[in-house]
Amino acid sequence: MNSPLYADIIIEISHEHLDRPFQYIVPDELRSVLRVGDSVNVPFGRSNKIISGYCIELKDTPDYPEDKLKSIIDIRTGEMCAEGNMIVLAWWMRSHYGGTMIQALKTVIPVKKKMTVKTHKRVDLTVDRDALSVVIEECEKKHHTARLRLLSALMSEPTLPYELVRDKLGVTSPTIRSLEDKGYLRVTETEYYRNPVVTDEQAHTRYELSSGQRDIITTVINDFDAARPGRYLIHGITGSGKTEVYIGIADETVRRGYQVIVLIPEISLTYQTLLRFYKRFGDRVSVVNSSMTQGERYDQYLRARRGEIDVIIGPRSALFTPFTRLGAIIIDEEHETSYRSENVPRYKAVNCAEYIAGVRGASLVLGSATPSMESYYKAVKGEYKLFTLEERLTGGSLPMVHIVDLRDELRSGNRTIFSDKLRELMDEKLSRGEQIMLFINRRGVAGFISCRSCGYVVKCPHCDVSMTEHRGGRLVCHYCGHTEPMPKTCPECGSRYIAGFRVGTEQIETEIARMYPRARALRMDADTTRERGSMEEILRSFKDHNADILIGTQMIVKGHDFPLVTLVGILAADMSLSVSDYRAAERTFQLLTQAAGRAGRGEHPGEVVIQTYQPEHYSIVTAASQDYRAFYNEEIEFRSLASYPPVRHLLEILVVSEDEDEGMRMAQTYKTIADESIATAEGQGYSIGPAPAAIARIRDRFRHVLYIKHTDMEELVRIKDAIETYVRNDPSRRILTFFDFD
DNA sequence: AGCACGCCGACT
DNA sequence: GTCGGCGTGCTC
Repeated sequence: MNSPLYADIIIEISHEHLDRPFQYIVPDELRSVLRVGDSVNVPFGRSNKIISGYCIELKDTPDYPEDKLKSIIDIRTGEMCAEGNMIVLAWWMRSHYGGTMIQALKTVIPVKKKMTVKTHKRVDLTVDRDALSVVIEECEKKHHTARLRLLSALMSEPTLPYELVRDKLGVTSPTIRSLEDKGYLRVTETEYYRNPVVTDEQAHTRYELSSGQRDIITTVINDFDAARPGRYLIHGITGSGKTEVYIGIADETVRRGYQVIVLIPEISLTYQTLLRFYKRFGDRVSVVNSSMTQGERYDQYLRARRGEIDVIIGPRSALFTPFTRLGAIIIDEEHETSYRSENVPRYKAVNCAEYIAGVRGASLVLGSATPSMESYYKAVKGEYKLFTLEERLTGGSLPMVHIVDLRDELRSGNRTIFSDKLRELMDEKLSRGEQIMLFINRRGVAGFISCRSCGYVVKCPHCDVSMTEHRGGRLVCHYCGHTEPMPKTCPECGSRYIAGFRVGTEQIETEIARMYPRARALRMDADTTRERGSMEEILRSFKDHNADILIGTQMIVKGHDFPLVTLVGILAADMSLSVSDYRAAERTFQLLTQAAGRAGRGEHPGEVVIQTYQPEHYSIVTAASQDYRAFYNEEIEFRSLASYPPVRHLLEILVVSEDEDEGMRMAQTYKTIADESIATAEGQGYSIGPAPAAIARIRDRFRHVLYIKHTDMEELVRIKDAIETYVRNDPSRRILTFFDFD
């Protein structure tokens, strides 16, 4: 008789009080089958309600009074089960990004949706052409028209989809079967996986690589061969050939028998990029698309696990592809915001990738034209190997950039949204039949109040965020609720041109129609792209030169080559600078650089007009000169002075309580725990607060925040763990605690 | 989270 | 004397 077996189960209820393993007895009949990662049904609670959960550990001694243990009911068959390393990954994610273990498990393990195995029938010719022509002649004589249609189709194309034969050629299944019995053809049924492109020939087209490109590939692969897989950052301007480098690294890694994950930002999956991967890897590459259903994603997951593919390309969730021999993780446009998860656990793909690559011994390759401060900082410190690609291989020269001071425009009497310089250039380009893109940056800046004379922005005196205009001419702070009347004149310079900045894409469109009645304009924003596929349609239409001007929000600056665009107008470059977030300058720089990069991709040189109220701001000046390094130096100085990431890491602890004093006392206790931990550790750190949160009370619960800043992220994780343990042992569970990093 | 248990008031 | 209100505490 075996010794009894026990299993630690994470219950599928997302609540922090239940976010720990519960132990169950493994019944005899499940002994040999139950594995770590399996999804099981267990009785839970006083009423023994049946709840599902995941087995995260098996052991042969109980660590809970045995008479209180219940038994596992059964294994949920057909559910996806996770390997041990996925559970370790979920554990790491939970401790770094918060949330419960079950939430972490669910992001790492794909859910299996009712899987209807899609099959694909096809008709194959089984005899050679000469034999076939004999049969065809025979059919002609006998007036077997249906057979004739099918056989002559097979003459030109030896493989045909079954549906085509049945629907388009109108051949019924008895006819097909009789031909099959005679041995002329064969009907085969295969499981198929949805791939956007089917290639029959894997032309190993080798691109001519520059020495810079080859250098990167060689370094990465040599490190990998020497069993020292490294972490790399490729800083390469648009058009410098990063994709070829990715393909080269992936190719070499695959040749060595390893698999590769390639992450791309959600929308930038361009057809050309894809095609290049297909050409190299054929059926061994798989693409996960954000519009794919869960069943389709699951297909890809299974293929990966069965070892049927070598390369997966997809958005951040592709990071959790269960490859058995992972050799490299490549992240394109590493700075993109779509690499941060919106829901719990709010993980950052780049950090997770770094962790996964470390654990699995894979190379990590990041690439960007405008690297995030975090990654570049690591590169400067030597944690990443930095490569720079400065050559523009795709042709086209850097655009000429004009900065226009909007305050001067007002002073000289121009009250429209177009500066004189921009109008002049628009006239010129339109008369030459070239295309124009107008870009308005509206992210998070709905209706703030600014002075058009001096650029002053009305901010809340308590929260330092922009005030929003409400009906009845009052200004309201969306954080603390502070209100004040709308000022008549600017408090800074006395000008009366102070008003809500409500320029949107529609206004620009109307203005364009008035100014250039004969120009064809397209508008692309959240309103016009609500329907699926309409974004691609607008972009295609613009590319086909069905319009002269494309007006849009940030979504027009990503990807896409428009060779006929010779002018890009950025109407209010500093709008994103008004957002109260320490990343505001970084975002502005990235957006401007990308937008400017849209001009002059073809033969004609491009021009860019940046309109701004803050022409001297470094994020605008450096974006205009396309000087990333200069921007980085200024910005890191600011981050360093203000102790912001990446120079220091930030842990926010939110304490929610019904009793105000009790909450404050608890926050104070946490501070003591944190301070003790900081004092005993290496490196520098300090705590700020506790203080009432920006929103001090929600639904009669008081909120206090405590900030801990530290140079070492892992130290912050340790502090968080220490506080979590304290919370767990606290008998009065009346206070909720939440953590948030950076 | 979700459910049972329990200690109070208002009712047949 | 009983029904049901929700507050309290526990779940392997």
